[in-house]
Amino acid sequence: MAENSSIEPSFTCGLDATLRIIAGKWKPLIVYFLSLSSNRYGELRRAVKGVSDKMLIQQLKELEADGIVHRHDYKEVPPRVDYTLTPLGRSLAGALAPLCAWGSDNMVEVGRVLAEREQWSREPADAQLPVA
Amino acid sequence: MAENSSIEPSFTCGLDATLRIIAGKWKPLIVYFLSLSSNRYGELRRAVKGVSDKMLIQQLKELEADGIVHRHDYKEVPPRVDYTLTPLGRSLAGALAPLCAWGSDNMVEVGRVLAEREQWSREPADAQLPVA
DNA sequence: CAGAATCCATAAAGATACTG
DNA sequence: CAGTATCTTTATGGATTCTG
Repeated sequence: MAENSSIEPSFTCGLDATLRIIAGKWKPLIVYFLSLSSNRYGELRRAVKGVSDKMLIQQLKELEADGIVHRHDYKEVPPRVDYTLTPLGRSLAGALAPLCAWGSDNMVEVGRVLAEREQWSREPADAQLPVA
Repeated sequence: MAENSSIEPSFTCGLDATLRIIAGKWKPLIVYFLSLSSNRYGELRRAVKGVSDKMLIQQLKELEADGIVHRHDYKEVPPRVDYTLTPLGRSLAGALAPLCAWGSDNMVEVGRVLAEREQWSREPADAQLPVA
């Protein structure tokens, strides 16, 4: 493999570039919730259901480094920090909106296929057929 | 935790539902390329740069099970199989389009931040500061 | 409140070799 | 051509404990 001397990632397409920024389980959700309202850390954590401190902080830091979110520390005690989208982040949130709408429009169908997935992942894979 | 008796996944929002379908490194790209043209397996593999057979097949199967893509096997020899989007898949591809556009519009900026990321991930993390 | 640090289990992804 | 199968590595995520 020698070394990858291509400094620029050279994306195959726009979508490829976008995915480098928001791929992952939490980032799209974080950006989306921040587009609804700037949020203090704790609120954001409650909004993004199921996320842990570790993941939320980690993803927020990456988004901050990537110029998507801005972190403001009020340096008060008890601590108060809030996160807002940068202009770049807001434009990204806009691009995310159709995905939200798609999910809403097709939620029933999505729910169905996911339920089926969980079924056969719950099956022992050798479900002994009942005597025939 | 007892057992999770909630059969329906109960999404927190539309975006959450969407992500259950296309989360991952490859699925958005697969759906996108299939929206440009239906593709034979080999062509798709070349289009989605860097994907392995294992991943491509795996993701295609899931997308098929989720009603996003349709697989047509011509049962010829040598084998010929092509993949197309279902109507649901086409609507999803439409929702993905703004993300493509965002990536294209901001490709330079995205390239910059990614290059920076790779820099400090290349650094030994204990770059001995030069004697002060 | 807003994190940081550590440990651990699992899932996603990659490499390689093989097949009808 | 269009996959399978197996193995290894890496990334993701969760639980817990700790701190200013």
